[in-house]
Amino acid sequence: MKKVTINSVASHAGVSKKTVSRVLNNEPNVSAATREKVLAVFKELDYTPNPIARGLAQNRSFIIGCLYDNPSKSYITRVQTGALEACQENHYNLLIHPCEFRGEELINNVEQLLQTSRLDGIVLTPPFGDFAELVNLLKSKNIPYARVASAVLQDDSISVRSNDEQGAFEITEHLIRLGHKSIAFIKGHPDHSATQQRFKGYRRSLASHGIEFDERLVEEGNFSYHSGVDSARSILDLSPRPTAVFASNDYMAAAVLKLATQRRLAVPDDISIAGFDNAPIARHIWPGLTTIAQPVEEMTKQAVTQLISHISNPQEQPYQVTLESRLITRESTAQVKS
Amino acid sequence: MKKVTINSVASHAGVSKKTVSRVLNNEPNVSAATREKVLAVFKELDYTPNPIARGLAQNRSFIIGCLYDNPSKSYITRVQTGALEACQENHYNLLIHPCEFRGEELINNVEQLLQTSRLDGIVLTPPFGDFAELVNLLKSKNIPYARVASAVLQDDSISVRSNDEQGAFEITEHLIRLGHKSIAFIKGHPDHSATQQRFKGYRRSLASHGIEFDERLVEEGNFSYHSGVDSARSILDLSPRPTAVFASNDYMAAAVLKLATQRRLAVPDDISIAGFDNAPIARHIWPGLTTIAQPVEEMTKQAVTQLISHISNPQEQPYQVTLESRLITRESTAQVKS
DNA sequence: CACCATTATGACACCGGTGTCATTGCCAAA
DNA sequence: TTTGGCAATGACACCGGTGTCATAATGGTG
Repeated sequence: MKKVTINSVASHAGVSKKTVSRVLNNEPNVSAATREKVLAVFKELDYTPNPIARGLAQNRSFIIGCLYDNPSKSYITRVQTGALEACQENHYNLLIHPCEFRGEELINNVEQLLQTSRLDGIVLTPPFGDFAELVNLLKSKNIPYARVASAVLQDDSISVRSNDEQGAFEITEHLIRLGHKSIAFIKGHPDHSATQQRFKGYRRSLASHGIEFDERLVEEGNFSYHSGVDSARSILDLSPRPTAVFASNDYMAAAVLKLATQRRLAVPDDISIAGFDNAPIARHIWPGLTTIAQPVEEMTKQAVTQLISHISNPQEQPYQVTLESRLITRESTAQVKS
Repeated sequence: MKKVTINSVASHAGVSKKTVSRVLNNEPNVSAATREKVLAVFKELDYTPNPIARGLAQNRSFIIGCLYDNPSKSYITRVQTGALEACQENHYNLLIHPCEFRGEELINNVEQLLQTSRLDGIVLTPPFGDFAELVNLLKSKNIPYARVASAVLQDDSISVRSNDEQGAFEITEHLIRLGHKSIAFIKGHPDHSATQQRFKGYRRSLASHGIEFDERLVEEGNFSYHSGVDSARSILDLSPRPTAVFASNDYMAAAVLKLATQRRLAVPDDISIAGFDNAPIARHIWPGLTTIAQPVEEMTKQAVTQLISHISNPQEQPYQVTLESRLITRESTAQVKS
């Protein structure tokens, strides 16, 4: 049960450790015969290179950090799932770092993280991809990073997003097609760029149908269920009551649904409700929520894959991607009652 | 912007690198004056030891792995939160490893993980803490591990759990106190030891009130929402219909609630529903679910803390802990209609 | 066959820490 | 004064890889 190192492989194969290293890394200038021999010894001894030693020599950790601060647990696990897939395919590990700080504290916290963990790169998930201070810190420290679901920047950073504006537009269109003209809107957390995007999509749809925008129908939420309850209260108290509510995510939409039901309003007969994200809760409640599905796992996976390939090949040009989202209609929206 | 290493600190302070290392690790046999001087240089140069180099020298990675396979996203994030807290306090990192394999494949997958990641220890979250094969693998490879929310074993492994049997007993008692005598039960995933525990608690409560156990009232679920839908269908089709349903977790309970509502049954007036875990969904739906709250974060945190201290001090005797759970009554359970 | 270019290989230092052991300095006891 | 014991310190090897450079082997060309 002795430890198998590059040295034992080298002496077993009768070559120098450097040659073994060459085989390990698929470097050129190794004869086919030697390569075969070394590969055979790998199998025989069941050798796996020690990532720590490798990391020390190359000043790398083979670890990607994932920064997040999101009230939605399901969103977090989806992000993690995508990031993990990319990491595993590339023999990287994923370090998760929830972080609720803002401003100076955030910067200190991340600096600390970088110092103690020697991450090779960082994935910034919403809202961190939109924090200029943070992005500048990473730039100045020369830490590769990728931004997920954040606003487009005119630079050469890695960024994968989906079209929130378009998604919000489509779901509002859906409501308008059902005859709704008085559609309340609950905004998300102001730190998230998606919040502005979704709001814009909502307004664009209204405008394209000549429906006048009414500020009284708009509530400020923050993506949490709790904020949805507060917003729902204000909206349901309005008179006349809007015939539909579009909440910027499913948790807030679920809160509207719960409050409406508590008040003995029938959904969707008395009021239609739409959400955003297609979180599990959207189909776990009755009626199921009409919502917009986004490829969160896929976005994150692509971002991390690109990040890792950028780490290995820094000269390679990064590119920015926008993926499509999709309208999912369930029972929570219906034709407005005439 | 040069890199600060132990060597630069040593030359700055005019001592050997070994002495710096002694100060770093709080080793004895350093004079107070020297210690002061070195600590001052730490501050001056803003030095942080390189964990990778340290890891190589000590054959450690300072990484704890967290193995999970759970349909409940909220459970996963709670586990992660607790594990992360413990890791951060001890300057460890957390590697997450979702893993849906069973049997041989599971073993191979974990062996692979161990070889490539050089984890210092592993947290086994449900159901993995109950997989004897896996536990034996870790034992034989001498990898420290901690089991969370798994069955009690008569050995010296680290284990933190809560009393599922008692929790299930209490919630059943609650239903019986409300006058229910026909209480359906939905079991969890057979791989999880909690499944048996919760079932036992249910039966103990029935027995203590002289209510005869009726097998037709028991459905096999697997903790997923989807399995809850199937079980709910069978239960609601029973005639006479039970007056209450106790599902082994909140997702399945939510499924019962959704189906009941779809069928125009009033909850809790026509049928009471209880869950387990106090997942977010329990309070996000209407009516809110009566359930049992478990200290998942705290369990995991204690397990990881003990694991890390065991890694540093292997001779220290591990201990097993059982934490208390708590009944939370919400609107989904009520007095049975006479 | 001599010469040079190219490929294949190995010796050795290095990454940034820790472990082992020898050495120095100091003080108390003999 | 000598001796022994212990605290304080440093020299040096080592962890398991990779990078640099020198050297050996090979092959193509005139």
